[in-house]
Amino acid sequence: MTTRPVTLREVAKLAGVSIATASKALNGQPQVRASTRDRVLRAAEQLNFSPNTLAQGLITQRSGTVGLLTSDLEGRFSIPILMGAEDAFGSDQTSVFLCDARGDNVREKHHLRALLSRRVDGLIVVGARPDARPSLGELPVPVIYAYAPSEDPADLSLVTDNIGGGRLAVDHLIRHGRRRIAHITGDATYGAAQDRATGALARLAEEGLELAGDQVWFGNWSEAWGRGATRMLLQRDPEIDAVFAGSDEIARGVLDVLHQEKLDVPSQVAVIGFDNWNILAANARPPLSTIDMNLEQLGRLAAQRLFAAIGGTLGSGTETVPCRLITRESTAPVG
Amino acid sequence: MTTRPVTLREVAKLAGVSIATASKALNGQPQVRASTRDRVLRAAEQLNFSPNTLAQGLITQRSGTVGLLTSDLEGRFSIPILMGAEDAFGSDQTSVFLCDARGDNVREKHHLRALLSRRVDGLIVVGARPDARPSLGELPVPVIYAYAPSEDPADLSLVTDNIGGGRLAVDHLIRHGRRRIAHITGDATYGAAQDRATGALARLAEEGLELAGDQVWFGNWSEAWGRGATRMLLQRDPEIDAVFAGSDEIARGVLDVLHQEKLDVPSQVAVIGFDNWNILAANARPPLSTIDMNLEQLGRLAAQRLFAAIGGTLGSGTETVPCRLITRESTAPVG
DNA sequence: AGGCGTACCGAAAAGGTTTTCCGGAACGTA
DNA sequence: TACGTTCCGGAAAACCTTTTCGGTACGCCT
Repeated sequence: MTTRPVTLREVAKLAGVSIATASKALNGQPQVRASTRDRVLRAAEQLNFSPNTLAQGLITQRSGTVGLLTSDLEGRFSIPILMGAEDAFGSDQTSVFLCDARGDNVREKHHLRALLSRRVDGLIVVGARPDARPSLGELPVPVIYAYAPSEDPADLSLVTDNIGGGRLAVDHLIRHGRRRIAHITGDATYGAAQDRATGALARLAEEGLELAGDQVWFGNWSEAWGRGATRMLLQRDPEIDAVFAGSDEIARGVLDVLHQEKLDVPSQVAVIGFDNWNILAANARPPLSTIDMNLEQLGRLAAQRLFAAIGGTLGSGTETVPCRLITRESTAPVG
Repeated sequence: MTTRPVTLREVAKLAGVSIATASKALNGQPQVRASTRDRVLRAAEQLNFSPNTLAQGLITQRSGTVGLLTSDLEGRFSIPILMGAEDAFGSDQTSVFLCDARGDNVREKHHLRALLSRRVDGLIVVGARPDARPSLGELPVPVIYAYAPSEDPADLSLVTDNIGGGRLAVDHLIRHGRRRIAHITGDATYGAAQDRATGALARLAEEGLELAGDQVWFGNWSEAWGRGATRMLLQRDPEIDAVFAGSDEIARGVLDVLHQEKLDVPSQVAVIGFDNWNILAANARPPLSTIDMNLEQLGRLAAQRLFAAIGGTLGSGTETVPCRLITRESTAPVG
């Protein structure tokens, strides 16, 4: 418990060699005889030696750590990204410092300072909402902005292709023979809401279709809004045969009201959501088709880009990650 | 970008003092004249100096880091705990390494080794489900088990008071005049399911009440089970006036079927959930009363205990954190 | 026998900081 | 003037590892 960790010096002594050779033996350097290497390895094993990473970092000028600076840990977006990143780095070489700024600028600065003090090799910044956020500016380590892009085009950002996602959703509905497609979505001030709508409208236009319900129903990202909007929508246009919801939460509200109105899903009305938030989508009645933003992949990609940037040089601009269609039972071919 | 960080040596040179005095000045040591300290501080400011934490850790034998070893990052339980811990440590002194073992034992060992190599000052282990898990055994740093207790009573574990939670839920229903209370819950192999049922039954017994529906309805933690169980329950006993659901997911299923059966919530049947999983509970129709496990507080507590243990000595045994009632509209006094 | 190349190992510096201990200056006192 | 105090500042060791460079031993060639 209170015993100090064993050092290389002790391993060396037990193996009867110098510290230098012990180090070389353990790191697979060639200038050491096989028999000697064996002795060292056995000694290390016996003492359960594990090298002090701090000391290693001090001399190699590489700490083997990265900072993950998120703004909403409770949010459902940071987590998959975080997992993807953690996954890509692996525990072998790199460990991840997790910092949640809680959307507070001061706290973010604080965390940033702490991370730089710890000499992280790089930084991934995950925004809370998919709109551009202020750049951290010039830093001594490479930075990747994930989910929320940086305002500064000189930074490297990785974001979801929301336009493509909207297009994908509508395309799916069209392929299943739906013609009267409505779109209920969240807060109009979110770029994501705008982009998804843009993609949806573009795909409709290609097919020569109009949006059902006369408009895009912007509101907020809640189930309650999904319910309210659906009621208004049905009043305006009872003939719809599909709804594209801007989030799975909204889709749940849509489903709820459709049930109340005795409209069967999917035979009469198809519903597709967005986010593939499993707990909502998979447990819906019927299980909800939806668009997955591939956030883990985004996280993995961020880690890979960062890894490549460490030592090398970082790109710039915004890279988008495509969405993926998840087909469940809430959408089906007509007839 | 590629410029190496400034060191204490450079600060000292700029201030015209030795490295030793620079260090003392920055750390508030008394043996330095105020004017000298000022010079150093200004120099540090000017160079934007931030001390190399690796070097500090090397000499002080304290890295200022802790490891957070979780088994299900995607799960909803680790996250609040993680937030609480992150919160309690603050960014000032301590940073958190996040490691997700994905429920894999080998990966856990791997991560553990890496963390020890980084000379973390302590460890918090967050289990995936609230049943006892294997101990990590004797380690050179203090370890706290959160959410899932360690099998070894010599370890210190912090868990939710599920019995108290079950009691709390039923107590709330009773106080609101409900008499025919049923309990639908998840997987019977989960200690949490057993404990919540135990607490619920105990409170009923105190009141001289029987459980409605003849049994505790164990199944799994899904919305679908909530629906299925409710149908069976209504067939068995149509006269119930309250349902205590073992999770918010299940509660959502219960609500769904009650709506189908034209039973009004809460006037005819009250429903209370468990977890206070906001997205499910707050957006339900009507918003769901539920039991909150105070997981952030559990996380904060874990951090505090760990903090106290670092340097000092760690306690042992299992400490429980009480639950908290969240009242929304799905429960209301009868009449 | 002398010279040379190869294979192996160790001494020592380096990385950036903290901390102990000591020396010098300034000052007051006898 | 001699001496004791107090106050500041610096030299150097320590933390643990990696890496460079030099040295030894040995076999081989001429």
